[in-house]
Amino acid sequence: MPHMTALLGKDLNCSIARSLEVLGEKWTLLIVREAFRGRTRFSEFTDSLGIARDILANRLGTLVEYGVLSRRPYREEGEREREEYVLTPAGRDLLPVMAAFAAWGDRHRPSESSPTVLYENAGSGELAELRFTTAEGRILDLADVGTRPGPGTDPV
Amino acid sequence: MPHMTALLGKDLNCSIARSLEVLGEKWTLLIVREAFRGRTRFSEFTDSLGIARDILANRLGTLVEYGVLSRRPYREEGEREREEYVLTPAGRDLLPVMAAFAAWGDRHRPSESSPTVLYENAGSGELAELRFTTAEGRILDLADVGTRPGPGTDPV
DNA sequence: ATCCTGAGTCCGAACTTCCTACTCAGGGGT
DNA sequence: ACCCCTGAGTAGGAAGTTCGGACTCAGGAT
Repeated sequence: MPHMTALLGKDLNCSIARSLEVLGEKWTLLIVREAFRGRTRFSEFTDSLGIARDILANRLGTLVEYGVLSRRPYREEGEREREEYVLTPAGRDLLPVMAAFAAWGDRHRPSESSPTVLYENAGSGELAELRFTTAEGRILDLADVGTRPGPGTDPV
Repeated sequence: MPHMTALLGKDLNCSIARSLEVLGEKWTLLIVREAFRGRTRFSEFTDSLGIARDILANRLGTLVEYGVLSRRPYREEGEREREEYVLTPAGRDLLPVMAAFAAWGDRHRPSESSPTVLYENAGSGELAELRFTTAEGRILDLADVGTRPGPGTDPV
């Protein structure tokens, strides 16, 4: 069972491609979304997503393997011990990915009930949004943001 | 050829799921990444990604269909007219998605050559980063950001 | 001892992706 | 006019994934 993700597009020098190696398979990001919604158990994931159990077992395995989720034993009142899956710090660092997808979907594929999730400063309850900012915190308009080659670029 | 994307997880009330319907298939986000890198032509995409031509044709078609790319005719010196694929405004709005994946990959799956792309204010060249901010522009630490149900949540 | 349940595994059918070969629309060369 | 060339596909079969249902296994409950 070598598991061997397919090395998409040979370009492992790209951090987007490296992220997609972990997160880019069907269902993976929806599993992560459910984890952010507080689901932890195998049956919670199958019930909320309708994913086949073998695929779920496989995806949970790779997410654990890559440190997005961790397995943790739990025991329910009068049940035997089982494992649940909780977001690690690396998993919680996917919040911007979730927020970016959600913002794009809200803007460009709206449904009747548009934003289902908002972000806030957990301490104060102030609303928060994912934006590009300068180092000093000035919010930039997305249209003004450009890219430039970083230090890790191949010097070809 | 009904094209019928699989309605992942029945939950179309989720903007993440709706985004993934367009963007979640294998190769799609790498094609978008290449589009941000300035590629526009069929052969540029096959050359840089190594994707099979039939899959590329299919993905470009759905990206056009959903308004992420648009087809535009071009004519090279002494060649016949062909079509190229350029990001629409909706496509350019995927920059936060790209940046979020890139940041996660840089942090959690680093390679020797870590950040290959940086973001900047296109006018001034000041560095920019994708962060959660309050309405007034105070940058929040990711660990302090939480979620709350938005107005579009099912009132169940 | 037997039943029950959550969490899997197994397996064959259905669907995707991959790879190679073919097509098609012009433009250029002769 | 005819043939060759190239970019951009399409076609078709092999290989790889996903799906859904049946099976397993480890306890605890009865």
